[in-house]
Amino acid sequence: MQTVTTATVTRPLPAAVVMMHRPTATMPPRPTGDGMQRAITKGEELYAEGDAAEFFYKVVSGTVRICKVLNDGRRQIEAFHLAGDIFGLERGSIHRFGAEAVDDLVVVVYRARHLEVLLRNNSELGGQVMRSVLASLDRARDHMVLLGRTSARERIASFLLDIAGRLADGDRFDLPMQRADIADHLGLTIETVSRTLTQLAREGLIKLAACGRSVVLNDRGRLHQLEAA
Amino acid sequence: MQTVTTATVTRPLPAAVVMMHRPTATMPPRPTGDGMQRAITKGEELYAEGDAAEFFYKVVSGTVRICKVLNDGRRQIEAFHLAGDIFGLERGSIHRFGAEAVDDLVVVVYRARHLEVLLRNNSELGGQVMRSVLASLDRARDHMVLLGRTSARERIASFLLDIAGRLADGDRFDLPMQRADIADHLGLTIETVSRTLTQLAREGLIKLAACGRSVVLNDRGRLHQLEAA
DNA sequence: CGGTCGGTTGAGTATGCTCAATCCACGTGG
DNA sequence: CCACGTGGATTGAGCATACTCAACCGACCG
Repeated sequence: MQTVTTATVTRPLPAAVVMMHRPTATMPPRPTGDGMQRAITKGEELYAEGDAAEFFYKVVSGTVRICKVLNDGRRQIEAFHLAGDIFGLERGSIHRFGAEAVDDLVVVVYRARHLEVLLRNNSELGGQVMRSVLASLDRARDHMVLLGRTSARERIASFLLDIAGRLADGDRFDLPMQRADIADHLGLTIETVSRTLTQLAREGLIKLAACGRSVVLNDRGRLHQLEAA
Repeated sequence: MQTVTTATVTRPLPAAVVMMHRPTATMPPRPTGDGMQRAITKGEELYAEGDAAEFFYKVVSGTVRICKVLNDGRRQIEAFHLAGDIFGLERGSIHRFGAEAVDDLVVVVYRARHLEVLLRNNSELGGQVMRSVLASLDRARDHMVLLGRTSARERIASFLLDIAGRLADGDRFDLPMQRADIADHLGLTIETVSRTLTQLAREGLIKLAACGRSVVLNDRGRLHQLEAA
């Protein structure tokens, strides 16, 4: 695999590429030759906005944030991707958003130009990709409603339920990302995120532990009510 | 074509269906049998949130708004679709957002279950669909940045440039939708939309005519500067 | 032990919202 | 032809939600 560099000189170097002769067990036999695993350490950039979109990815473990930074530093995190999610597929030849590792991360890498072949072959991966694109679109639409029309409380409640649904076993889970990431995902400031979480904890809807990453949902019912529908 | 009703009894009846033995000239010969044109009058619902997603559509002329209404009446317009745009394709079997005619509208109707066939056949329409889904995703992502991280001025400037790019011939165009639609698309109130437009007009960036629908972009440069990037 | 990073909390403020009045274009009926 | 009603747009005044700026806290690490 050749280097993917295109954009600035200053951004972190691509993380080490780990060759594996077979992707994870969750992946059926692939018709094409690509599918290497790659490990990225917390905070590293997988690709930057503007990079050539040579590859797309599937999360094996860890968390990715997809983001755009405006000229004056404002940032919007379009989505977080967790184990099993596919991301990085683009319409054009460059990435319109950047992808960064929220925590330590392992992904499978696929060559983007094989996409059309995959679709035509009616391969399992091809179907997976089409479904995942439509899933991304669904998520994006719901998130637009959240960003355009809901209060801070509603956003936080919605976010907690979303993350819980994706990685909680029962009612407990650890947030993989820090407050700034949550804020930039929900269109809020870190202060508002912090205050709102504290507020929900005071009211007994959730429980927050020491460092603020561990969350217990005490009252899914009321949280769900808070969520606008 | 059989009726598409699934949801409420109260919503407007499906508009008249006009059979044509051939879609518009912009469409290459289709491998499948569907592709009827349908005319919808201003304000009518093409499908509601929750309706079975039997069909997807392509705009021939007019404007569509894709929207979700929350239980308490708050509304978010996910997108406007203009001539040439494809919309209404869903991941699941129901529409997660409703579609309504902003003005008088003509669309071509395609049967959704043919989609997989289209993709496998490597037909032109299949490619068009995949590209249009990815285009919708790009739009959705950009719109999330707008909703999450920009000011009212930036939103309005961005919106005007977007619409102009899609239907202006030169620097003049007529907004197909009313203030309430713009507000619900940009996550603002009608009052803020109105004030901001008036403000931009006062500053000479744009010119607004009589009923407020006709817009002239006097200074694309400064508008583009206003747009966050 | 000091520094840094992430998180929380407080005080004051600003942007955009709410509520309300007014305006204007247009269609309808007397 | 004009009075009237209606729907959409504009404008004003006051307010609320979330932001800004700032201090502080606690954990972790060198």
